[in-house]
Amino acid sequence: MHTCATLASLHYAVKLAIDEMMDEERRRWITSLEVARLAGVSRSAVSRCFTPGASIAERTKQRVLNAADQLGYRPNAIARSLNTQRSGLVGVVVADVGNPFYARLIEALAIEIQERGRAPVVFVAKEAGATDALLRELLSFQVDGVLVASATLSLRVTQLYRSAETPIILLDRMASDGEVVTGDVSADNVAAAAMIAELFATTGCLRPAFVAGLENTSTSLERAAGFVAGLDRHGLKLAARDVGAYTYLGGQAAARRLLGKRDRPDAIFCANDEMALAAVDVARSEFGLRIPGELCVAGFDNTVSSALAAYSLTTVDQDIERMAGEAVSMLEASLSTSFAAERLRIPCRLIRRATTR
Amino acid sequence: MHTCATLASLHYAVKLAIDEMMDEERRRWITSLEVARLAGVSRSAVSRCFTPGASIAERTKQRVLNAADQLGYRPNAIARSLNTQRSGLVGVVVADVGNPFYARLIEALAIEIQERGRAPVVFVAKEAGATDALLRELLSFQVDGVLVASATLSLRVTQLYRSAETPIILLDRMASDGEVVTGDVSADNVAAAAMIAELFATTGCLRPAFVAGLENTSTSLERAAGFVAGLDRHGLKLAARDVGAYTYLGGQAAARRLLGKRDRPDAIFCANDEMALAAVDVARSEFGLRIPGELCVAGFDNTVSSALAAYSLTTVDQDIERMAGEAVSMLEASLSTSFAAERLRIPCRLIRRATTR
DNA sequence: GTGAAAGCGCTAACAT
DNA sequence: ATGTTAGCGCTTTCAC
Repeated sequence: MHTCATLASLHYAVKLAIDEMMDEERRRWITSLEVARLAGVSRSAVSRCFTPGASIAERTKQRVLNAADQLGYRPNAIARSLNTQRSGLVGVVVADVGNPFYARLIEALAIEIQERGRAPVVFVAKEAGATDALLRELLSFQVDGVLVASATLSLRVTQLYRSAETPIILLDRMASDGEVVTGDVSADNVAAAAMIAELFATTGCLRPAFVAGLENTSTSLERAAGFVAGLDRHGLKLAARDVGAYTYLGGQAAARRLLGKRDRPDAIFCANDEMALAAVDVARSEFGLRIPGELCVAGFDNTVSSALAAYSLTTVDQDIERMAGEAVSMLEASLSTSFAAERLRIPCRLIRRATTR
Repeated sequence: MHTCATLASLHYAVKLAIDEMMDEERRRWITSLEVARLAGVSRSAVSRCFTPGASIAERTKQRVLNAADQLGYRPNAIARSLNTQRSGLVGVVVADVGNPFYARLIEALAIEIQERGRAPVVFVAKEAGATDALLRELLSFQVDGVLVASATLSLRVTQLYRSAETPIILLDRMASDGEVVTGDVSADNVAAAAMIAELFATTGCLRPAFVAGLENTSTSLERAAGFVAGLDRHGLKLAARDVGAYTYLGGQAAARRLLGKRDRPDAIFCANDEMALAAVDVARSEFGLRIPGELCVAGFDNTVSSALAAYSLTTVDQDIERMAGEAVSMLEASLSTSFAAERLRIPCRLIRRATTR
């Protein structure tokens, strides 16, 4: 056994010498071994200097850190993760493209992850069905966990993650029954929609309508439910209902149908801002309605566009930063302790502007 | 030496047995060894099945692939990268937060990278100075290359990348002299701004003004230069100039100053849409100007907001997808062949809408 | 075409 | 507190 080690290290030394002689093709990196040599310590000592809780004398630590600095050494995170079984990578999967809300969410999540010393691997699903493949892909990159925003996941892939003991946190979408995920965090859509209902009711609206986003998405369903419940509390009922697929064009079509009715609504709550802006445009230019005089409109998300002077749309602000923070915290928690599944609702803020009374 | 090997493999076998007996703490993964056993081949054979250009018999390949499928095996990308010296990770660093253009750019880059089988690691710099630290961080994650959008890099960090032989591609910002980067791709800002100038000139504008973004950013400088050159070609000169820091508030202040002058401009070209929208708002509500009758306004970026009916802003579209595609292609090219630095300008499209004649 | 053996750069259990 | 040693899961010469 001893001979073995000697032979091995001899072989190793020879290889190193060769490497240093010829200008190698492979990318050259400063390794912990080189730092160790310069500092006159072992590789373990170097390793310990870069491992938070490791026991190392202050004196040697300084010596090693100096050497490392001098050589421009940084530990190779890939090599490290091979035996710690933790890559430091966190997957972020977002399905809904083109929606400004999700663009902001990506940014917020990325910031939150990187601030905790991890690296966000961001995958964007172009079609709804693509999520599964992306999640598999992420798994092979050994992500420590994933944050999935507003996407459909198959049972198969959740099982895959379960057996890999890799947590999945859902964002802006609750876990459906039977779906085994580590947790979910989303806006309190029900309460927020109820605030809109209350605003409509207390400012004299009598025929409120709702424009849904995508049918069967939890966000749209919750906003609908909260709106109806809120109206009910004020003795009102939904006068009309349509669907706009969360897009401007969809919202435009829905608004046309809604406003073209004999008993047209006098207030429209759209499940997001894009559709609400479309409703405002249709109401003004195609029906010549004064807003908020003849029609109140409210949206959801508080996008940049909604704040513009020409619209000044009443809407709901989701506190994306908070949501991102909580989601990443939940992920971290599930990484360390054994962690019971949790669901978090983040309260929203009503942004009352000029499209309501 | 032989004894050694035997001892080692014996030890290994024992360890495996132990692992299988006790429910291990570490995350369990299907390894190539398990697939190899099931398929009755060696680990090398399994490896070759997942390595594109490897020589392997079709018959064994099928057998291995079957076994892999049965066990749900996926090669561990981390382990692979340890000896291929390629992680498959591509860094994306974006400095400008809150700017809708960069949000779209992140998405486009992420899509482009993931479609080529790599994984985008997205870092967002909150402050301008943070870029350096993020780039260092990325390097320790062994990224194969980085795409940097609109950020300042220190010389030190570019040297670091150079010695690590990791390519840096700049996006939407040219490399300044002395800066050693692998390449850059950005919009043809000069030509685009000249198109706006021509539009103004040929529709009877006589006193054109320019609102810069951030001073000293190449995008703003190029747009200014192209605009002035374009005007010059039509015998016009810049009537006024201001700065708006690429933000709505900045654009608002600039517009107020510009329109408050005795000889107010009759056309304003803003270096981005946010400032242009602010200019439209100020012109309409604070100065009661008719657009485009009394004032023409043009922006840059073709953001979602610019297309809204209430603004219908004339602007320039940057073809973000194309830029992202070219940038990633350039990165791939520099990864394979020895590659000479390159700079690419992507042509823009004029989007003529209702804020110009 | 296939297997054996030697690492990629690092960490961690163990011994000192 | 530090060094020695044995891998993490994979790829890759090198024999056969």
